[in-house]
Amino acid sequence: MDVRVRFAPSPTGYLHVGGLRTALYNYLFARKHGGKCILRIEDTDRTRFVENATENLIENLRWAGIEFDESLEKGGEFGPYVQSERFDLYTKYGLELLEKGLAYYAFDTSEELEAMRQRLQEEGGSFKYDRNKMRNSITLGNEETKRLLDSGEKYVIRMKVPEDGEVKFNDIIRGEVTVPCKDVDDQILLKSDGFPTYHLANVVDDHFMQISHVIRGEEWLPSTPKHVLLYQFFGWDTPDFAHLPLLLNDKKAKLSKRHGDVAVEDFRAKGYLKDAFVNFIALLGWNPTGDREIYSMEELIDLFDLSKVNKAGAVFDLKKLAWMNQQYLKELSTAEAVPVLKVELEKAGVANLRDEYIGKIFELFKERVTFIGEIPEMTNYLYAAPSEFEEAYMAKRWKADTADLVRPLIEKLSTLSEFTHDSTHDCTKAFCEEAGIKMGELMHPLRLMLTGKSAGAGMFDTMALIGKEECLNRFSSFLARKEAGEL
RNA sequence: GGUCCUAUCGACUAACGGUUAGGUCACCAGCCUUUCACGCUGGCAGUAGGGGUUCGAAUCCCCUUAGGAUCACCA
Repeated sequence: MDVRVRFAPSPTGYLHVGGLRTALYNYLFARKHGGKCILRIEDTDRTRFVENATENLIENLRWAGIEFDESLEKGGEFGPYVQSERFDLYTKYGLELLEKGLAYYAFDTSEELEAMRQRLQEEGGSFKYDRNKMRNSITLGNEETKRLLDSGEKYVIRMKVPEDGEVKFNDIIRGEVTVPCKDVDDQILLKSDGFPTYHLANVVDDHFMQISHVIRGEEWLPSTPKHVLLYQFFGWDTPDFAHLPLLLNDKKAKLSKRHGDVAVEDFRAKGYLKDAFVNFIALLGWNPTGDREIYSMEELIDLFDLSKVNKAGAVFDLKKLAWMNQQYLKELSTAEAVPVLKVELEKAGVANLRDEYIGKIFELFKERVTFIGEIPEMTNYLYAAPSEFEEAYMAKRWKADTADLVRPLIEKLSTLSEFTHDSTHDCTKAFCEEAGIKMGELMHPLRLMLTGKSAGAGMFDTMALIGKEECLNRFSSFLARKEAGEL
């Protein structure tokens, strides 16, 4: 059988990380088996229309490196790939069920349904539609139904779930799932505005798009029996199902927009690297071996195995994501990093730096940060003399005799014609050997005078970056302020 | 509340009847070192509980407990 899978998001205006994981697994599964991966937009809810939502979805998916074989923009022989353009198809099959006696008209208002649920809740038990007590073609009979229809009364079409028996289906991840028919609700198939609900549209489309495997989030598991029943009603083959474990927040509840970031674009905006993010997401719910963390997309495709995906939900751990990002940041090429860092520097008000200089900054700091965006703040002393000096650092590293110790070294450094890492290093080393002191004793005072903080790149790299003239200025200014008792 | 799903270190996971239950994040210690990081080494820490089945159970079955999802004219 040809593998054909689909990612079928509704255009809500943003791509949820859980959605990205679902799209990714569909993609990996299709590529792994030489099949096709389809993008279908499920926009049957007219009340939730969001401007540019589809474009946003596609853009974020593309960012993540997920390519579709058939989609709205790419086309394909099973289109259209947007449900609102397939309207007639759903109507046709909704009506077919009606004719077969597997669906019925219902005229209940939302108030009546609300009252029904209220009643059912008081009686204890499920909230499913009470077919035999409500206003529908079953209780009303043909004549009254026809009269209501002719008079223009609003109606929906509900599926008629068998009273007895059970629905069984096999889930690749969970194994066999069985639900008694009496617990399956008479789901609305066609809404009063004529649009289909997810359930009908999804089944019809998956059938006509010849989808072989339905890979989706676990939240769909409870409604899968309805879908299976629909396939049976139509006499169609049922695709294989795979319900992915949910992505959880730190309180172990479904990751939702209420608590923190869940949109892919939020993570992009924070500066997460694409490969790191995808790598991290891929390993939420599955790991090919358990003794390795870094995988390229090609390796993920090669190793992917749907049947080994976890059953239990996975907590989305930002700390591990940060670590992952840093791993990729360390390996990022300077050429790729420079444009990004340049923008970050400009945002921080630092402009007019040469690319070569920015490249050096990146190389010196990529192992000290999680995000490129952290670099400007961390390196602020490179662009202007420090205005503040860490008090604890100064107290610890600047003693009464430090000024006298440091002056002759500064004197010596000022004679250097070249001010590079090597020349400043050699000069300082020779000075220390002559004077019989350890380099460590001078490094801290130099760092303090130059940067004002205890953390940063190597001292000689830093001096080379700042440049001779500016270094000497900072030395003398610091010493002067010390003498004047300002520091 | 009904139904369904799930249960290995704090977190992500490996072990698909036989391992001293492994790796990673986080945390702690040490090493490296001119600081901070990176890196390296080590440590802490887990099969929810109870019954079975079996020579042998984290693994299969049952019960309990706990978590989650879902029960819209949303997807």
